Order: sequence, then C-alpha cells, then structure tokens
Amino acid sequence: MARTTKKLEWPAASVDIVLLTIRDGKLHVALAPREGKHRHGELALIGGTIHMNEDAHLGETVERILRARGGLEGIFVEQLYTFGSNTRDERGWSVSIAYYGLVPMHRLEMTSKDLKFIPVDALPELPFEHNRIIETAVWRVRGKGGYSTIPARLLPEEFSLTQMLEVYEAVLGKKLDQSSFRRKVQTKELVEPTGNKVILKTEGSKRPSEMFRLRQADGEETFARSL
Amino acid sequence: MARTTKKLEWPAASVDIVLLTIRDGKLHVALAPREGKHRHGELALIGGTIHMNEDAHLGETVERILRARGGLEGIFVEQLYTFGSNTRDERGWSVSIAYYGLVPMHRLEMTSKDLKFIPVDALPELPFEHNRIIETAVWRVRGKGGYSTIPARLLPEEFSLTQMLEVYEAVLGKKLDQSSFRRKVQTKELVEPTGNKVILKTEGSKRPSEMFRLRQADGEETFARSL
DNA sequence: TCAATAGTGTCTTTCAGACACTATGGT
DNA sequence: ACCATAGTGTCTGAAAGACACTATTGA
Repeated sequence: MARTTKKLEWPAASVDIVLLTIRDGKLHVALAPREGKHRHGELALIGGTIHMNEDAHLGETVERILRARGGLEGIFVEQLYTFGSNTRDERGWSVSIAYYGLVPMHRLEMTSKDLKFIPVDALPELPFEHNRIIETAVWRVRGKGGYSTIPARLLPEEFSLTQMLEVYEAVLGKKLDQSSFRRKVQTKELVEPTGNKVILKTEGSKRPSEMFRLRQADGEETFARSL
Repeated sequence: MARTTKKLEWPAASVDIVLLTIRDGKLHVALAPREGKHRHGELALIGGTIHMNEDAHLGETVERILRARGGLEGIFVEQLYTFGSNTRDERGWSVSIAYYGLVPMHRLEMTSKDLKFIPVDALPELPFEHNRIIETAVWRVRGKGGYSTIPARLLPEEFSLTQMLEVYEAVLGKKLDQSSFRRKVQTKELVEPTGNKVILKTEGSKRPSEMFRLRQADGEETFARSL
C-alpha cells in the first residue's frame, strides 16, 4: 500500500498523567512548568515520551515519569483515554495516551518542588488539550470511580470512616449520609479495621476513631447493581 | 535531553477495532486476513495506521477503516484501551489504540466478503496480542455495558422487547427475568414504542409483538446505582 | 379451542436514604 | 457534667428477582 518503501512516519506519541489529590476538601490536579524548549515554562500536565530503549511497555513509561517527578511510587494509576489529532499540538499529528493517578493526601508534600496543585474547577487555559484531558479524568473518577473503592486511594494507608466519607463527598461533590455509608462500606467488606484508635481532628478532639485500611480489592470491584 | 537533534523516532501506532455482533445467540468478533506483506493472510482484527494527511483525529481513522471494510457507517463505536509495548509486534515498539464497535445483527451480511465472524469464546491464537484486546472488549461490554443501553446497539432499529431481552442474555451470558426486564426498560424510558406490531418468530408465530426503538440516550447513561 | 408467544400482577427481599438516637473520652 | 465527634437502630420507600398469572393471535 505504501507508495515507496521509504521509512514510515508515525505520529508523535506521548504519555500524560493527570495526578489528582485532595486539598482543603477539594480535588486538585498536579501541573508542572514544561522543561523542553517547546512552550518552555508553560504549566501543563506531567508527561513525556516513550523511551523505546528503556520502557518495555506503557506501564513502565508511566512509572518512569512518576519516579522522575519526585519519587512517586506505588500510587494508584489507571489508563484514562487516548487523544489523537492533527490540531492538539501545533507541531503536527500527535497522540497522547492519558493516565490518571490518585495521590494520597499526606504524600503531597514529598513530591517534586515545582509541582503546582490547582483546583480542578479553577484551571487556567492549558496547552495541548490538557483541559479536556483533565475534565475526562475528573468525570471518570466521579462517575465510575464514585461507586467503587477508587477514591479511597486518595486516603493514607490507615484512615477513619469519617475521613473516608469526606473523601467521597469531595469526589462526588455532595453530602452523603453517614449511616448508609458506614453500612455499605462495612457490609461489603471494602475495609478492615487495623485495631488502632486515633484522635484525628486537630483541635477540640474528643472520642478517638477506629482506624481502617482498604481490603485488597480483587480487581477493583465496583459496587454497582444489576439489570 | 536528546543527544543529537536528529529526528525523533516514534513508536508505530495503529488503530484496531473489535467488531462485535450476535449470531445464533452468541457474541462473535469480526476478523479478516491481513493484507500487507507482514504476516500476510493471517487472521487478525481489522485495523490500520493513522493516515496523517487524511485523518483529522482518531475518530476519523476509525470511520475510514470501517468504511473500507464494506461500508459500515453509523454503527456504535467507542474507544476501548491503548496497548503498547516492545513485544506485541516483533518489528519493535508499537502502540495499538483499540476501539470496539457493535454491529446490528441484520447488518452482518452486507459487510465485506472476507470478514469472518468467530465466537468470542472459541478464538484461535491471534497475532499482536489481539486475543487480549478482544478479551478486554468482551469484558467491557459485559461489565459496564451490561448495565447500560450499549448492548441494544446490537439490535436492528426496531425490535421487540423479547429480542432485546435475548441480546442482553447473550451479552451477559445468563438468563434474565422477563418481567423485571420489561419493567426496568420501560420505567426508565430507555425505549419507546414505534406503533408497529410484528410477528417475528420465523415459524409457528402467534401473537404479534409491539416494536420499540432506542430512545436517544443522552450520553449513553448507565443504569447503575449509588453509594 | 388449542398452541405458542406476548405481556401483566404481585409477593418477597434487599438496600439506600433519612434521621433520631446512643457511646466515648477529653476537658 | 458537658461537649464534640464516633458510631448505631430503625423506619420508609424504591426497585430487583421469582413466579404465577392473563392476553392475543393463527391455525
């Protein structure tokens, strides 16, 4: 089919990661100033190209990028969507394989110096269709995610059910009933007690909470229903 | 970062489509013998490369491929997942942006001559990780899809509720209760009557069925539940 | 009037949502 | 004893699953 046997040209391919976390009860996304020469210094999603000699598969590209960004390892990451067109990058046809990741709140600080966390509902105009990519990630976490244990990945290893409730409220953007939430989470055995009791609220703390950890979800099961 | 400014090499990128349909009450996938010189004649998913001069975005690549395959237009297609590694194609690093599509049963015949429809649970060994891609598509349709109106895209424009029930049974791989199914589908207003009554079963037909069409789903809403 | 498929009614169980209640421990 | 937060009990209503029932037509 190719008219000549000259080497095929492929579209530029990169991996972009929508790193989400919670600050002040609201979802934030991590952005960083671009380092190369193209659009140098502009805020954008963290990302990079596939290093064909180092990376065996896309997952390794993602891990490498996260490691380079200040030692983020072992966080929850999932592929989001692949965006490709001849308009999203002025240099020509490009494909962005987008992932999203959830960073536990307490690990915010240890991430690389020049990451900026911006509330997802107050984003500036970003290059390369990154606004759209972030919207897609938020939509995914709120939709499919809101009814699964995925948002719990925003919590520290050990957490109280009140904290967990608050994370779900932040993600879904609405108040939830405490009683129903506890019932669901416990009867479905999504969490298990660690045996510890801790007083959490910074001031005016009274009764300590039972602490829980996420029960190893076999394949991130969703808590949905049937037809 | 690049050691020299020689032109960057990008991984090979292609789009592969898992075309699903129902035959004899079971899910089948469309495969075609490969046409290029590499692995010529081997059965594989339909797909192709991005034509950077013709295709404005990935959606157009998909549409072009489907058109080339015997005039499939206007069928339901959705992006599935992107697979990328240095092992899935022996020629080197490659990325496959996979889509899945649902072909209404009655349009089977008009598709290109050399498409073969194989039951998804009786696939031969396929090249390029295509088995895994098909598994992912089936898993997606059964999971997320099973609780949405997506499987209804396997039906003709106009269908009876019994036909619809049968499609869902085929997709989910289990019997469903007729009464509950009708209730759900009607109270949620997923379908609307066309006003026609038709006798469907080829032989020994008796009472005619009300015919329905899919009500234009605003954004393919899922019928799931809450936390 | 019978055969065959289309379509309905109703009971039970499950579970979300609402909301009032009790429990614990620091001050 | 009091207060703030942790955690429980219980009622109601919606909807799924099971299953028996009625309806409509052709032959």
